[in-house]
Amino acid sequence: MPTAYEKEREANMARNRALLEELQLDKGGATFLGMPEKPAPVPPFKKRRPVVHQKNKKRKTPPPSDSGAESETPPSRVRKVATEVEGGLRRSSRNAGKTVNYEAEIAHGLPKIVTKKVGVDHDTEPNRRSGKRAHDPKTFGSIPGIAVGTWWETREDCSNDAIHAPWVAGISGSPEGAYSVALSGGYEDDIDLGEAFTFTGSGGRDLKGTKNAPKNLRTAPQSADQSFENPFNKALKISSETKKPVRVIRGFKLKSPFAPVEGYRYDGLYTVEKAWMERGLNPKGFLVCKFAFKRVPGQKPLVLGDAEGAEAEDEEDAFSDADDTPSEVQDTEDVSGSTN
DNA sequence: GGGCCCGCAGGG
DNA sequence: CCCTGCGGGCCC
Repeated sequence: MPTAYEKEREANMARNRALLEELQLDKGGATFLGMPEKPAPVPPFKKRRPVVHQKNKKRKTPPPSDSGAESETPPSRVRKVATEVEGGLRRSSRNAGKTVNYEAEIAHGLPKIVTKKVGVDHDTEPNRRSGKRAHDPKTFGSIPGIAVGTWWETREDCSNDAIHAPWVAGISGSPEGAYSVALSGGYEDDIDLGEAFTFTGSGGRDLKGTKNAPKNLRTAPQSADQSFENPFNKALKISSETKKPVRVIRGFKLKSPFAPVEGYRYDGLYTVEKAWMERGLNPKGFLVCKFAFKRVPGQKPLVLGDAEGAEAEDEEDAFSDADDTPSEVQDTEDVSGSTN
C-alpha cells in the first residue's frame, strides 16, 4: 500500500526520467559507445568496487626530477589519465598517500608550482597547496590539457587539475553560474542516462549536530528543506539560464552504469537545462533542488562504467580530441572552450 | 563494513 | 576568522 508520499515520489521519478529521455533525444545528444539508434535502455548497474585503501599512508617517493631541467617540467604524478592502463599500471596503483609531505617533495627538487595565476602570490605563499594548480578552476568550460575521460584516484587529485575544485562539495560555482559538479551518489534518486542526468542541490543536511552532541560531519542525511538561496544551488540555477557549460565528473560511488568503478572521471561539459524543486527521497520528504543536465554535443563519447575493453582500445586517442591540448601544462593562459 | 573524526578548499 | 561540503583515513 503506497503512501501518498511514495506515489508522489514515483510520479516525480517518472516525470524526471521522461524529461531526461527527451533531452537525450535532442539533436546532437546521445553518443556513448555502443549506444543503439533508439532511446537508451539503461544497462543494469555494474557492481561497484570500492576504492581499496592502502594501510600504509606513506606516499611513494617521487622519482628524482631530471636534474636541473625542472623549470618547466611538471611533476608527472599530477594527473592520472585513462592511458595509464598501459604497462600494467592500471587503476590498481593504490598508493597515493594522503599525508603529503611537501617539504620532502621540495627537497627532492620537484617543482610544486607549475604556473602562476589563480590569485595566489606564490612568492609570499610558496607552500600554498593550490599553488600546484596549473589552471584556474573558476572558469567556465574545459580546462586546457585535461581531456574528457581523464581519471583520478581522489577528489584531491581532480581538484589539483582544476576540473572540480572542492574536495568534498558537489558543486563549484559563483554568482556567475556553476563551474563544475561531481556526481558521486549522494542522492539515491538522481537518474543518470549518460547524456542527460538529474542532479540534486546541496544544503539541508545536519552537519553540526546539536550543541550537546556536535557532529562535525562533512556529509549527512537530509534533515531540512533545500532552497535556491543556497549559493551553490543558486549558481546552478543561474547556469540553467545562461546555458554556460558545466564540467562534470562522475565518481565511483554513483549508482549508475556510467560511474567509474574506482576514483573519479571527467566526463566533459554539460548544460543545465532545467531547475526545479520537489520532495526528495528522504524519510520526511524534505524539499530538494533538482537540476536536469544535458551533455554538450560533439565531445568524446561517454563510456559505460570503466568499459575495460573500450577504454583500452581508446587509449591511443586519449588526447586526440580537437579541443584537447596535448601537453600537460600550458604556458599561455589560453582557455579554449571557455565562455567566460 | 560502519562509525567517527579530521584536513582542506572555497566563500562570506 | 567563520561556516559549509556527494572525502577519505582510521579504528573498531
